[in-house]
Amino acid sequence: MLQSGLFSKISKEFPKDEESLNSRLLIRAGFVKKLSAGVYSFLPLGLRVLHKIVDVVKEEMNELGAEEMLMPSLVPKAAWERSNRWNVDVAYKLNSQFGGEFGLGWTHEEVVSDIAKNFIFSYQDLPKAVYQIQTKFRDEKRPKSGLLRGREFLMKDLYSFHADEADLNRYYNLVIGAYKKIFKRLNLEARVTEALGGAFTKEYTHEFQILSGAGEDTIIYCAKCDFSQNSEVVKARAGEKCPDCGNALKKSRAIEAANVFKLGTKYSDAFDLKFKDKSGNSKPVVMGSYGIGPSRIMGALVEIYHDESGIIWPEAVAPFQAHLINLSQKSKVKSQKLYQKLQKQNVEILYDDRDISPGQKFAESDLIGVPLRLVISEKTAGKVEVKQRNSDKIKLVTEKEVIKILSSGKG
RNA sequence: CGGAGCGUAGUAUAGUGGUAGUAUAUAUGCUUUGGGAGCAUAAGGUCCGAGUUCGAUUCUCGGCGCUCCGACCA
Repeated sequence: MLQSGLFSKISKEFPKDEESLNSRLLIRAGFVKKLSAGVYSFLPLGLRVLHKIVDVVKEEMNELGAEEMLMPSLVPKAAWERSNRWNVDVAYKLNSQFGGEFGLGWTHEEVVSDIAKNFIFSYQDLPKAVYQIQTKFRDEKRPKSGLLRGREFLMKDLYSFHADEADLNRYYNLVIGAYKKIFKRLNLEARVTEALGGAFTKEYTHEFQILSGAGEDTIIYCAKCDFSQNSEVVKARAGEKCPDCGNALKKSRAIEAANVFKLGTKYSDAFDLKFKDKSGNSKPVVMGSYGIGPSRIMGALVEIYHDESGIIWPEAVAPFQAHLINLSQKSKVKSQKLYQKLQKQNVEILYDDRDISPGQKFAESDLIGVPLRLVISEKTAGKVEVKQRNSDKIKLVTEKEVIKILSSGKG
């Protein structure tokens, strides 16, 4: 991508009335644009990152054996009423001018249960799992913290169907494993945290919490083992001994990036979703639902990976693998050639071909936060300067070596 | 939903009851090229409505919007 062709531009000023770090950096660097409180456009640069996150999520869902599908955002009132969730605070309600009321989907247990009725009849049809990547709408009383709490946001929601609790438990643990892999790939340390189910279930659930002062949740956790509990559960307190290993428990703010719920038969009862077991008895399907928020994760990544001069994207989600910067007119042809060679190797590269001062190029490059920077100028004498975004070490290497580094680094 | 603050060019900011200023971004020209370059010229603005006033961007009221704290919530 030629930087001169980028749709967005970098602003020299931070946006006013934005205090959250992720929105300040993402808006200023041209990744997103706020339309309204909690409502964001993902600009080309930002969409690249969002897609990278989504791709990781999809790969792990597919690995689980779940199938991708897509459900509507426009959900008729009747569906919500069957589960008594029409009058929920977060529901956006709208009327058709020709009759009929709808709620914008903020979760899809209702829709998926209704669909499943058409395909699940027998124990032989179980288990099944489907997921979607979809825009969700929640009428938040107070959207805040940039991408961390929006009224419209992207979510991956997975729904599973089982013959009994035991099979649900088995799958629940598989999903936790898949989520762990996702966060590992995204370079995020997420703690599996015991929590309450809110509007979804009365049982305890698990949340994936990323330690960060920008988060809204407070968790009590153990630094030595995996123990972690949302403070809303109030079983453990900071300073007390960890029930699992005896170490002193700690308290921290955290960003809830994903959650898993054992729904049991709440929705299958409401929608009369049943199957025949081996003896011919009719039983309600046992369900689970599992969410993960790619747009929120994008915000969380910025909260965690940044410095005073900008964002530092982990390689797995960076909008580009490398940022090629040409510093002088005389080296422009050389830069252009390297850019073309790298493109032929399918390296995702952002090439700053603009005729502006070196200082501005460096400053903007730092802000965008691509992992690897390549600099060509008269001073590099035919070679290329290579520098990691998060390091000050500069290496001078040949073009061939650059191509080798970038081609081998791809997955 | 309770509380607080704020709305002035694309962005960020001054200021004023009487022709609205600066920076930056933009356009043009010249110069310049290793950490947000220089000079010149140009174009561009008071959130909406009502009230007070000879006159409101400024004061008053209402609306809309944004941010922050709290409650709530992925």
